[in-house]
Amino acid sequence: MRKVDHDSRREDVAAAAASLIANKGLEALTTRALAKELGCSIGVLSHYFHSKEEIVIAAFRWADQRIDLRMQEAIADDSPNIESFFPVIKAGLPLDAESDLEWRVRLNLHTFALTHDTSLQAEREKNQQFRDLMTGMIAGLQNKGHVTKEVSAEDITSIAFDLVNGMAKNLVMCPFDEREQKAEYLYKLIEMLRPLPKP
Amino acid sequence: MRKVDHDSRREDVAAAAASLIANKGLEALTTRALAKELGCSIGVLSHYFHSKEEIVIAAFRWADQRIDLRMQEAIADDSPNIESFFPVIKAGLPLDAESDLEWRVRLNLHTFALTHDTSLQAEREKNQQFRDLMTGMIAGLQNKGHVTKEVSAEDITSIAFDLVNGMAKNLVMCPFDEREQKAEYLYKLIEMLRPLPKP
Amino acid sequence: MRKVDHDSRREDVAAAAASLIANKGLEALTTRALAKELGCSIGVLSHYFHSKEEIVIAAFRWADQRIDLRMQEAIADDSPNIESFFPVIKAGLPLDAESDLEWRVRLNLHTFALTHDTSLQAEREKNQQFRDLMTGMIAGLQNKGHVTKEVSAEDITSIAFDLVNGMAKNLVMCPFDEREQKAEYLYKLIEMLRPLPKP
Amino acid sequence: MRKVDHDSRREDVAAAAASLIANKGLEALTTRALAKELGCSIGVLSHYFHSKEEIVIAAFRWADQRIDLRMQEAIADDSPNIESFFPVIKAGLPLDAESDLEWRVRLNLHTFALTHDTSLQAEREKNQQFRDLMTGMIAGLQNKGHVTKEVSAEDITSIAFDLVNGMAKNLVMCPFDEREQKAEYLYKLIEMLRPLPKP
DNA sequence: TATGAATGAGTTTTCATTCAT
DNA sequence: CATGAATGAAAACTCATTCAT
Repeated sequence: MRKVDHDSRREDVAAAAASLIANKGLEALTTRALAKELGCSIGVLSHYFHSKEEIVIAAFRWADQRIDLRMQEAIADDSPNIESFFPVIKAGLPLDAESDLEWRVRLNLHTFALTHDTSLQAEREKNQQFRDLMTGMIAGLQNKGHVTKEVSAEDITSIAFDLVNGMAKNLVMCPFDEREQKAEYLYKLIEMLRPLPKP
Repeated sequence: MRKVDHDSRREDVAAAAASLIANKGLEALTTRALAKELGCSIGVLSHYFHSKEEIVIAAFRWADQRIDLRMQEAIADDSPNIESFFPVIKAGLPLDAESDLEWRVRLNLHTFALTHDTSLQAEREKNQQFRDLMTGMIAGLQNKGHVTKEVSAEDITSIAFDLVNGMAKNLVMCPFDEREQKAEYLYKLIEMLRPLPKP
Repeated sequence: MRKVDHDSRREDVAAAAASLIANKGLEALTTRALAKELGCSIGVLSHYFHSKEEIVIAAFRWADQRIDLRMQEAIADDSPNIESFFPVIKAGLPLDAESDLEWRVRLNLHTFALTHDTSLQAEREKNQQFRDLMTGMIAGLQNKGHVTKEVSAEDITSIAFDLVNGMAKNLVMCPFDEREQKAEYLYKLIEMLRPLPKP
Repeated sequence: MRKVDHDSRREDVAAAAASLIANKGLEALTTRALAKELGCSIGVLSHYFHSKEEIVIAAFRWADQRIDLRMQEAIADDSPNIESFFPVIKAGLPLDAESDLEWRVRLNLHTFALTHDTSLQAEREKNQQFRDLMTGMIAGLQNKGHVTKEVSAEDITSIAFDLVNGMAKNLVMCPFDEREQKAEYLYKLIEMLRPLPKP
């Protein structure tokens, strides 16, 4: 048989699909366009996916996981403090071309999920896991005195979560050269989480 | 007279289209489905709109404007203070069935705009207008001592803007009975805008 | 609206489909070929049928009912006797071009039903009704002394039923000019049903 | 040696194809499904057959010959009489699972032949041979006084031939436990072939 | 021989749009 | 104005066949 890595080929397809979704929109993701983007025949697609919907889902997962991975890699494992947040959050925002593409796909996923129950369920579960993780981290920081206890860990999580989603949506609509600056206030907000100096 | 009828008919179509978008997704908005939703023949649509894209845009505008209108109506014209924010923000969030539908459409619009330049431009201009308006209002409140000056009016606007967008996206994914509670932290955040009592 | 009789249009489609099935086989019944046969565009088909399978079923029913109708019309209502059988059976056999087409479709249906439960069920029910009807008729003739009681009405029905099916299959494989002759023995067989003259 | 392997492999393919045709229908016989049924890769098929049509024909022949073989084996070579018919006819009907499968394939073949001239020709020739053989046998029995001369050998052959085809089609549509009983009348019919006792 | 990835023509199906009534 | 039948381009999907490994 010809040597091909099935999983890696699937990922190629997913990445190409994600690229189309990001640049032309979900409705432009046709099997023809995708085959062209991949430089192969349309028949190839059915080797790796049973239907177009499967491809769409794979593209969504591909982009979603890359954003998450990017953030995980930015997490400093040892002795986290307020400063640790900055790189993680930067990693989670669409500040360069690569993450811009991924966020465009993720935003499509959010809309898609609104009317696709399975995706909606998956989305909600993923969010909940993420929130639990983050709440735990913040509570840890609070206990170590790195973060103010004036706001509950849950509320900080909620703020961060919604803010990142809202800002990401906002950023992908802006030219790249305005994004860093637009994201700046977020860092100021983080600063406000420092505990007040004890009198 | 005839003009009124014509416009009101166009709005009916837009509303029906919005309903379909919200409940079934943009890809489920077909001319047949729309005619069925409206209880009329497909031929009618071409009397009021030249193409399907026009209908989509009209649905987007319809929903968008209703959210904005809802917020404007909640604005207390005279002597605004921190408390004035609460009803406005509530009015701007998808907390009931009606606003839920509108937000679902708006979220579709956001995704749509990512790959449709005209809509993107319109979206950005609208946002800018809204931000300018809000920044002005907050600066006024700051001058009157109702809002802390520790954070700039621009930053408060940015926070509010992104937060509402992120939260709205979040809320439409939740059951209605969890929404009020999920939105609660926003009100706490507003409380933090109060100026510190002078020592 | 354009004046069209929906049901009659459906029948046109079914008839055209039946013609294709009879002449080219079920696998040659494509939407393209059918549209061509009908002299219309492929889109028309979806106005009258939701799927190709529906069309296939309609074609089967069309042919099936025409054979049955042909037989019913040949039934002499009043005072039936042995002679009454001849025209009915002739009407039920593929002896001319029209009934040949219908039988070809019916034979396709029989094969189709083997692996399509719904059709199989329908086929069996129809057969049972037909058998019950025929058994009743024969019993009546037996009581009136027109038909021998040496063979039970049920057995005569079974013989007739299987014989007609087998013979029809046989006849459609023959040139038309051989068919009448091939069917002749059936009439002889019917003669044997006459009761023996009482000694 | 190698030739044997080759032929046996071809038969495996034909048998697997026949199984698919019988259980899922001719349209379900795809190269992929066949490879799966065989437990091998699709590439194998092209080693043993040049095209799918060849495989279909082979499957038809496989089933057809097995029915014929089954009947031949049931023929009592020496001193045949009326009783000799019973086991032959039973062997020729789809009364158990094995012959059921073969008859399902044969019925597919009959339909297939309607629109495939080569198969039709083959079918007709085979039938004619069979009829000639049977007519000869019956004439022999008539001469020996085992079978009535009231009906010509040709007519008896025709009756038997059509009856078996019709009944087979009938039986494969019934549950197995009803088949023996449904076939019973055939044996009664054979009894009627006995010559009348001379007065 | 055996494999199964790749091809691409062909099929069903969907759908915005047009237009005769 | 309203209707919905008709159109046909374009979509997703199927599948026999080929061929590099």
